[in-house]
Amino acid sequence: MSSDKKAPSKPMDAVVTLEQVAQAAGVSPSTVSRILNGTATVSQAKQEAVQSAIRELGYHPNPVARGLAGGRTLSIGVVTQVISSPFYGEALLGIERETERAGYVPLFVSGNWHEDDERKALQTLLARRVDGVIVLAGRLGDDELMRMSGSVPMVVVGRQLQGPRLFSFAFDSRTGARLATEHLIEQGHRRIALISGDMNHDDAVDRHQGYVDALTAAGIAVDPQLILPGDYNEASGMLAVNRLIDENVRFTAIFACNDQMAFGAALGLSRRNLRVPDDVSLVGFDDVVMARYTVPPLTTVRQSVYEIGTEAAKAMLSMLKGEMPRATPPAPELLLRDSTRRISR
Amino acid sequence: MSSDKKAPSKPMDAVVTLEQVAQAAGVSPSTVSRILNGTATVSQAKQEAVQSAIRELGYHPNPVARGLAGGRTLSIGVVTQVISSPFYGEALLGIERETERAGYVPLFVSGNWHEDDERKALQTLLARRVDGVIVLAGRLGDDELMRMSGSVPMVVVGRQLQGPRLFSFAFDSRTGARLATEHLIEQGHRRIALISGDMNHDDAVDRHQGYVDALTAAGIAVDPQLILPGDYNEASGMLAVNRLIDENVRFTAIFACNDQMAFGAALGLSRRNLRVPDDVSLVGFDDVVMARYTVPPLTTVRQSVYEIGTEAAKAMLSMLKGEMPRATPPAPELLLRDSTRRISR
DNA sequence: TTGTAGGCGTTATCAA
DNA sequence: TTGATAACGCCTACAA
Repeated sequence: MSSDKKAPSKPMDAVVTLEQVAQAAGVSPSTVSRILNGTATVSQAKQEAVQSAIRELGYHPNPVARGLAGGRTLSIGVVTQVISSPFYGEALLGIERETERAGYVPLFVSGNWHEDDERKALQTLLARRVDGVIVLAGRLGDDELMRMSGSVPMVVVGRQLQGPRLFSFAFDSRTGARLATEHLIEQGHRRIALISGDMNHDDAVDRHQGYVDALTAAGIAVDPQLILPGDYNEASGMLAVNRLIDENVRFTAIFACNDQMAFGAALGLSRRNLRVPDDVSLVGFDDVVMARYTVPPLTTVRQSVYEIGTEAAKAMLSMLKGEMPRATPPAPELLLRDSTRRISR
Repeated sequence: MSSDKKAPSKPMDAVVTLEQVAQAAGVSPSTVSRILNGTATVSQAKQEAVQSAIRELGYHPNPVARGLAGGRTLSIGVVTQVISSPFYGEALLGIERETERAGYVPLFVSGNWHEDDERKALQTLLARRVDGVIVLAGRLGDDELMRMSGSVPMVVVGRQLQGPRLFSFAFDSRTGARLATEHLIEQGHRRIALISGDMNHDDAVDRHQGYVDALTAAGIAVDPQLILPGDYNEASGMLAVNRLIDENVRFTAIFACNDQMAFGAALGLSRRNLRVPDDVSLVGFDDVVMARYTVPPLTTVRQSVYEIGTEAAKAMLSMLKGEMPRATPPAPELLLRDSTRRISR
């Protein structure tokens, strides 16, 4: 194994307390605490004595005790929907990376797209005395969130809310959707189907609106027949395609409001012997990792969910420092890959 | 916009404490505690008085204080690799669901495929005084894990370890890989390429072995040229295919040691104008959600990562109850979809 | 600059 | 069955 010279006591897990450190260094516990937290200036000599005592004893402060005494748990609650989704997974990764750098630990709890679960999630987080809460989308009412922000600082992603201890920001979904639709229009498409997201979410509404914006600007009438409901999952994308074909709706392109539905749509098309992009052009939204690896790779709107995660975490961290949070959500960007092509008719 | 520098966050809502409940109910704090934990029998009258006080005051026990006093934090640490991977995501979901039912909260920390990070992850978990730790694969040495299990109960997934407070179980990767390879052989394939996983992991070694098992049993020589290194990510699957083709290695089928590499391989093949399954048959491993939605849907070995997660959680929960843990990892199962076909030459 | 003492919300140990 | 009374490990006035 590793070779240590002086074998500085490898206390694998002897639970060393602050008090023991104090004794070893010949100072009082408060002095150790002060050094640990930089709460006050301490003489150079004691500084060193304590530091070396800490090192030799392998002392690690106990966050639980800290939480009790100081009121801070150094943990941040995160209400997500499904921890396993490619979309939320990226966001959580961003949050984890960012919070870790500041010594915080994120607590992930899933809302399962269900209002009650979300409420429960929020409550377990509050019970755990997290220092702050980040809410990713979700179905909880705005007013309810506002109210909860009275008891804990909050960052809400994907909404527009204001409050003294509540900060929110949203990705510009509307512009993103407009870009996607415009691209299809530029390629000559006129019959562009929309597979929309779960309309309980603001972003789904925004994406729908962006689609309408683009069509309207191009002087193309919005045909309700071309607008299919979806729920952001793969299966709904496939279903939408089936319905489109079964009902004999004419279309040459599809804009799916997220990548997962686009994947489902691609499979649905293939099952009906329609090729992407030769027969139908397809655009997604989000740019999850898999979008680069489908056959053909998917043209999509990059949302940098990872970055959204880091932005949310940064905002929370600055709230916790008592600063005004700010966030610069990444600008939407269309990534041209191989799932679209100029119409040839 | 910088503003008030020092406005430290403080929950401003009335936090109800156990003591307040005691007062309201006209009993001592200990009695309330006993009722809460069922530590001892309490008279019916006081039972009710306390219960109603709890309800009326909206009291929720403080897990932080509980952790300090009782030594239990009702939290379980989970060392994963990347929280955002489709694979680990499923496992975490299973763990979350299962632990939640028992009132525990999982703490997810990523190891990032890096031994040092993993060690650090484990340490933050220990510092947080989690009641137990679940380790998903990882690179930490067996001995190190054994040692740590001295200070906290552990469940290790994907290894074979034994210890008084250490329980481990592994999915039968070898059989799974054998099934996949046998299937290709039955379809008439003889030149079957293997894209292996990160050989630092036991399961990668096992899958390699299962491949060899099947070939050997069928009297087919193992050709080193057909064995390509991979790292379980999409890109390495694509790279492997490129290399195979660039080096003019003849092959009619590919067994990728996980789905993600299979996806990469599929894209690589398509870029070289080879069709799946017409020109090349392809099999993956894991059955991540996306495997059902690729074009064509991927034949793969189902591993039910979700179930592995729940099994791990159950094992941990029973350890915490002082019982002997047991786990029945799901049996490997080949899922036939559309990415393979009988060779026609 | 440093130490003392009290408290954070619960659980656990004693008596009663 | 109950209720004081210590811990638990740390932070923070308040003193010195």
